[in-house]
Amino acid sequence: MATTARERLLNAATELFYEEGVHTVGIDRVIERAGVAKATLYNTYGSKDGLIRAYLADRHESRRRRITAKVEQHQDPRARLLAVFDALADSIAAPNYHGCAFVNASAEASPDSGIQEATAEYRGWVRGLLTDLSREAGAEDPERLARTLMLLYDGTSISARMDHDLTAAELARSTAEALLDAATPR
Amino acid sequence: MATTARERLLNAATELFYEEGVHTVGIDRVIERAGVAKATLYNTYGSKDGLIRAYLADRHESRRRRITAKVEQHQDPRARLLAVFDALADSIAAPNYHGCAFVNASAEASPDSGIQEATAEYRGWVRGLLTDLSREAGAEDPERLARTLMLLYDGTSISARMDHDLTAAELARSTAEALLDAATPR
DNA sequence: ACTTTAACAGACAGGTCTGTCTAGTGTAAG
DNA sequence: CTTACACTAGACAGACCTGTCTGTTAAAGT
Repeated sequence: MATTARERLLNAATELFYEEGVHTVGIDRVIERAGVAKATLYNTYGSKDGLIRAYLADRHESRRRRITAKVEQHQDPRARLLAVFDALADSIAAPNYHGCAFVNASAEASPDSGIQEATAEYRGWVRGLLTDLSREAGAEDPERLARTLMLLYDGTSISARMDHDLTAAELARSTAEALLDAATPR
Repeated sequence: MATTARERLLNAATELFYEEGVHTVGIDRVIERAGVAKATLYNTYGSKDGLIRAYLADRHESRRRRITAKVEQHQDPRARLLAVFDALADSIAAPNYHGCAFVNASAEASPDSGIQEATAEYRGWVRGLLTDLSREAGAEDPERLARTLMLLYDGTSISARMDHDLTAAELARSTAEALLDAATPR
């Protein structure tokens, strides 16, 4: 394997933490899957909390890439805004989708761990993106539209996880379209 | 105290489980707050899982009461539908609001505990209520509108918990109103 | 008066968790 | 060749967890 211990740890943590929860999964499971000694984990990430933060930072980055890639497939401002929901549709269609990693981690974490900051950062980025795209799409009140779309976005991930509703993203997308129409002066 | 050990246990569990999570809080904390011996807990609820299920069942019941009370304050079908979001606004305005108890518990729980069934039951009830109210309000496709409103509903609880956005319920309510208008043939 | 019942306090077993520490192994650079 | 470094394996400490068990107390039913 050409990967470093650091990468293998992060990969193992990503899979296990996302699928079973950051609290449920113990250090031993992570190092076993990564094929790494416990001391290496503590030398590399300092603590379990440090590993969790790295996991969330990595998640943030990969979500950012996925979403912006979808957005940049389009030139039309409306299509660019709606592309965020296309990215969401892809995500929840994955066979091992377990909801939003940040929502889940935040529900499990104690308030003093660095988790809340990581989630705030991620959510701030999503909100900012939706606001920018709403503005470019000509929405009358971009902040308001972005906040509304955020409700749909989060609601979709909840419905997908808890009700196994894979069509939620389409529903959110078409609703977003209608809201965008209503919010765009002509 | 005129309450039974059973009630005190449920009250203590409700506060602690909701505020800190079902996984984080241990049995000892619960019985200490309830002022009850450990054996009593196990005689009464069988296991921690049993107590968690009782907590969620109780939560389901109290949510049901809160929401139906708001709905029944109105006669107008539109107002009845929107009243669900009034109940949500009340909830998230509470100083110790920590999001939807079912979303949180489900994120913490292992898939085989009875938690997933309890959440499915609750969500089924909410969905059914929204469907009925949508139908009575004259929506063209009540199931579809209900599912869309569910996205707003869940999204609101997420925004309230994670972004400390107390205005999310108003936003969801006015969005729901617009969607209802659009979905009602005249 | 006697017995049953429900509750109490708290020790205990057996397991899991995080984090530290010791000791050994391989590898690459000087 | 040797020195430095990164890693491995695994024992260990100390805490916490669920669940069981013993023994005691107090009230209520018969």
